[in-house]
This record gives sequence, C-alpha cells and structure tokens, in this order.
Amino acid sequence: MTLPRDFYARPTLEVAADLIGKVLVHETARAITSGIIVETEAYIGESDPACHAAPGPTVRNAPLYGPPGFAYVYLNYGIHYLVNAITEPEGSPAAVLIRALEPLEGQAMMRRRRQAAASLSASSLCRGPGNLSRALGISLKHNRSDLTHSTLRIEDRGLVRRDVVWGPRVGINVGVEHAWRCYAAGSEAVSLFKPGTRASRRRSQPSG
DNA sequence: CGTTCGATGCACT
DNA sequence: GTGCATCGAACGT
Repeated sequence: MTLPRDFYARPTLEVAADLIGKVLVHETARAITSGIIVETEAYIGESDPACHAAPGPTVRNAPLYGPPGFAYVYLNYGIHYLVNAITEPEGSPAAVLIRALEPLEGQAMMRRRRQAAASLSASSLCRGPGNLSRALGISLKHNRSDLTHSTLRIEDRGLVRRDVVWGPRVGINVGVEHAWRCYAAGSEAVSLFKPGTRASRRRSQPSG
C-alpha cells in the first residue's frame, strides 16, 4: 500500500528511520522503476544550518513549509536531482532526503537511464542521491508532487524490518554534530559503503 | 590503495 | 559573484 499522509506528519527522525525498508516507486508510461530505501538523512527546521529552511522561507524552499507527504526535488551542483519527502505538520519546515535504494523493479530501465556499463553492479545503480534520481527518471518536474497520490510514491510492501544504524550526515560542512543519517546495516547499496575510499572524501578548504 | 578536482546550473546576496 | 544535501575520472602512492 502507498504510505498515507499521517506517516509523514510525524517527527522527522522517526520518519527517516521508518522509511528504511519502504519502496520508492516511479511509474511512467514506459516502465515502473522501484527500489527499497536503505539510506536517508533528516533535515529539520530553520535552526538546522544544513537544512534548506535555514535562511527562512524563500521561493525555492517553499515545499518544506508545506504539508507533509509531498516531494521536495531540487537541482544540486548543477547536475544532480535530490529527492526529499516533506515531514512534520504544515508550517514546520523539515524533510527526509532519500540517499540510496536497493533496485527492485525495472533494473534494465535504470541501466539505460544511467547509461551504465554492463559491469556496474545492481547495488550500485541507486547508490547515492544523485544516482537514484537518474535511475528512476526523477527530475525537477516532480517537485511538489504528492507522494501519497501520484506516479512518484512510496509504498509499504511488508518487507522484513531492517536493522537501522545512525551516523553523521555526509556531504555537508555545517550541522555535522547531528547523527541524522540513517541506513540499513550491511546493505551494499548504501552510499559510501566501501570504507576508506569514498568515505574519506572531503571538500577542500580555500587556504588564505 | 588513497586523495583531488572539474563538471554544471540555479538560488541567494 | 559565490557556494552548494554529488559524482566519477584522474592522479599520486
């Protein structure tokens, strides 16, 4: 079943944990692509410096202030679309970023959309927030779409509950003190899975 | 194996 | 004009 709105109208950390093991689905005329959510991050309120609501309401971050259960999609680094699910009651700006999926349906279409080499493993197809958007064909036009009533949705398929691990959010330089990243223990589809390689990436600081 | 850096577009100042 | 909630190629060990 598709997750109802009250699933999202809760504290963001609860939603972030409960989304692990649910299924993100994008249905088009051509194909259904879907995957099991194995990694999320919470972005909570104007006091969270890494949250897009930190500067207060703007045109861009308006979906964060809207009702829960809607998608907040935006372009990052000019290249990647990032998918969030709006949480908490309307007026309380918060969201969960979906960072990685284990591919379920439509793997052939995912490979086509990503123009992936045949050697690319299935667990790499939707590893990372930019990659999963590309594999599922999600773009800016999905911003503000209703995750409870649209071709882009999140379903509960009654899959076995996963062990969930919390850690610091990645890819940001502020708000690092919060352990608001959450992932399924042992999943190879989780981003930065290989210890010591991808995990050690850091943004270089301009030196004076 | 580890780390660095360019691509690329838009919101915000 | 600046700085991103990223990715992967390229380079140095």
